[in-house]
Amino acid sequence: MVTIKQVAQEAGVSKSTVSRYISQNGYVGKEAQEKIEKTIKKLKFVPNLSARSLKTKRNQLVGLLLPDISNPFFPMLAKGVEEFLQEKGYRVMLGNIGEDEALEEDYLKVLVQTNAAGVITTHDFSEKFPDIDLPMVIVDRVGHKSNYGVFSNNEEGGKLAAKIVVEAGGKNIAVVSGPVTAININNRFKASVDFLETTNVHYQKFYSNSYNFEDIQVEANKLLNEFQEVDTIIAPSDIHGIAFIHEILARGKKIPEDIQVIGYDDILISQFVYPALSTIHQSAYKMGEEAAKLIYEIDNEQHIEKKRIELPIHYVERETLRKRKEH
Amino acid sequence: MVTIKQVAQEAGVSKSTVSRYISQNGYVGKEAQEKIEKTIKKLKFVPNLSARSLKTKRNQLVGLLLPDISNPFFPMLAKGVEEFLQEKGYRVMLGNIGEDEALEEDYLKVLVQTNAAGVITTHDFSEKFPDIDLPMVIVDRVGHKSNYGVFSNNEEGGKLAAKIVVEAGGKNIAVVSGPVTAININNRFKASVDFLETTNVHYQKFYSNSYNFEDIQVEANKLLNEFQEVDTIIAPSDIHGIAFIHEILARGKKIPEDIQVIGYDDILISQFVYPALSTIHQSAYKMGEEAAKLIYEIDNEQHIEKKRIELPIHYVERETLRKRKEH
DNA sequence: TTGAAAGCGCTAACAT
DNA sequence: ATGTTAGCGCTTTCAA
Repeated sequence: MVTIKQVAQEAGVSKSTVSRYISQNGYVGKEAQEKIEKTIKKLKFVPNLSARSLKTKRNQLVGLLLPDISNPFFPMLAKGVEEFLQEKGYRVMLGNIGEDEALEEDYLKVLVQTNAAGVITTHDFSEKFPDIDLPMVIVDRVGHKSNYGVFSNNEEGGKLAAKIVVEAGGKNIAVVSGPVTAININNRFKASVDFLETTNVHYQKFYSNSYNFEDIQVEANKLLNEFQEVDTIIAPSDIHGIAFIHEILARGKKIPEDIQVIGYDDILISQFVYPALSTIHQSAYKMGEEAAKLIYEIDNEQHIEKKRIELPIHYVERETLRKRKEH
Repeated sequence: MVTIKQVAQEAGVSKSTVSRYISQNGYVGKEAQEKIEKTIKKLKFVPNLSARSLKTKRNQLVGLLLPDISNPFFPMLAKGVEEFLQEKGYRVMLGNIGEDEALEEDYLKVLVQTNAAGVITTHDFSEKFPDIDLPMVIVDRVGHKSNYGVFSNNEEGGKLAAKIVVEAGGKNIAVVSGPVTAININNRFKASVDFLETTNVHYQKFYSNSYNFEDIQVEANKLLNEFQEVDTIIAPSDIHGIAFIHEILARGKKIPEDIQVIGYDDILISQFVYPALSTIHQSAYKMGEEAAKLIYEIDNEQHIEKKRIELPIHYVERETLRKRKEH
């Protein structure tokens, strides 16, 4: 391993000068610069980050703690985080923690052990682990108490889904809520229901507790059996939407003629399926990007305009909703 | 920040004893153990990993370099890597490097800078960056020259796809190859073609250069126009398979009655779509897990039975292929 | 503009 | 079974 000392000797300068050069911090003369640059290349020197971090108590590393990386929403979020931070010279440590709090604590510990710049997570741990001192930004599932957060406008999204579906002529609507751990899903569910209350359209509430296909399949069949007249389904996520499509078509019904479906998220695959899923778009990528930006700004003590960032949502028309009347 | 020194003082022992205790390396008496344990809890001490890594020149960190985390195959692989390593007390650093070699080099540098235990990647960099000294295991896209690798039996998979499709009565088969950068996809494409050559079934080759929906859509329409009699499509991936389903159904054809489709990968969503995609299963999770295990074994100088691990594939019957004749 | 020196928090050889 | 000591590779005052 080549060290700063060897570079210094070879270049005929002191360690400090080399240090100033590589961390671009302090004066270093033109001549020295050139010599150092040359020998760094020659010796293929790369500074040891552990040593640097030990000394400076900083580390350009941020943790990304996700409930389930195999849920298509989160890889896109991860991509947003990674691409922003990579650009700034930071790295991301990935933790797939499910709902396991012990695991979460392990990861948080490691992050403080390494002087990480911060953590991006879907779960606010500040009450559970108040001793952990680490800049934190919550993404997606942001409650009212969280200081830093990035989330999309779930109230607006839930309302919009209901509104659009009514405009498309839904008369017997099933509103489906997702797993209860996710506050964002509950918020939009409530917003949909609230909107429906202001109309004279008939609706029924249903609950899903899983992202697993077999589970959703069972739930979907229950819904379809219990609510025979259903002509519209508001799904809590695109995954659910796609599974509902499957069950509806399997029963020989037509989409959107017999039953229309609206999803939520606009994951990549939604455009691929048939019929392509009409859905409320929220940008997981942007969410990750904004969260990463916040961490970056905190770490560099920059002025932060907004600690809680609400992202817009919009409707994406595809093939699972009937045409809306103009108005 | 609480240090080992403070713990030592508070517990009335020396730094070394505390060090021995926390790294479970060397003797420490029963009494001392108890005192140390107590004060660690009391002071909420967590050892500084930068300092440890600086001293030991080791770091329980492994890099995971992926071409595109938003492609559903890779999150599952990442999950396999993460869950195995997390269990062993290692962490994973995620890099989404696309096909960008400069970015790849940056990540590799950081990994050596931090004394990482190794790197799991889809791209063998040993020829491009021969100076980088880092245990490496290649996943998925494993060439003949790579030392450590985990991959599935693409030849068998390609052959199996073709065989099954013929058994299901395919008479006019379109074999589609995926993006050329992926050696695995090319291998199974070739295997499919080779098998088809041994039959007297008519087939045509097609090429896809993208995982993007609009692109595949264009390619699919070209295929469907150029090869009017097509009754079977062998897709290079499930993503492609799902997109093909979309285009076929959009043309008012029936699946599998008019045209049958077989995918490759068995990504999560394939069971959700309608009709559910029949496909060749390969386990991205297992692939990640085995790769992580290899890195772990290398890092701990354990005996390694097989440096190149070939994973089995199997056919998953769902709804996009016609029933095969018994035989 | 540069160098000397101290020290970050930890481990490990050695001595006791 | 435990303590002393040196030092990992870097940064950062401080003095020159």
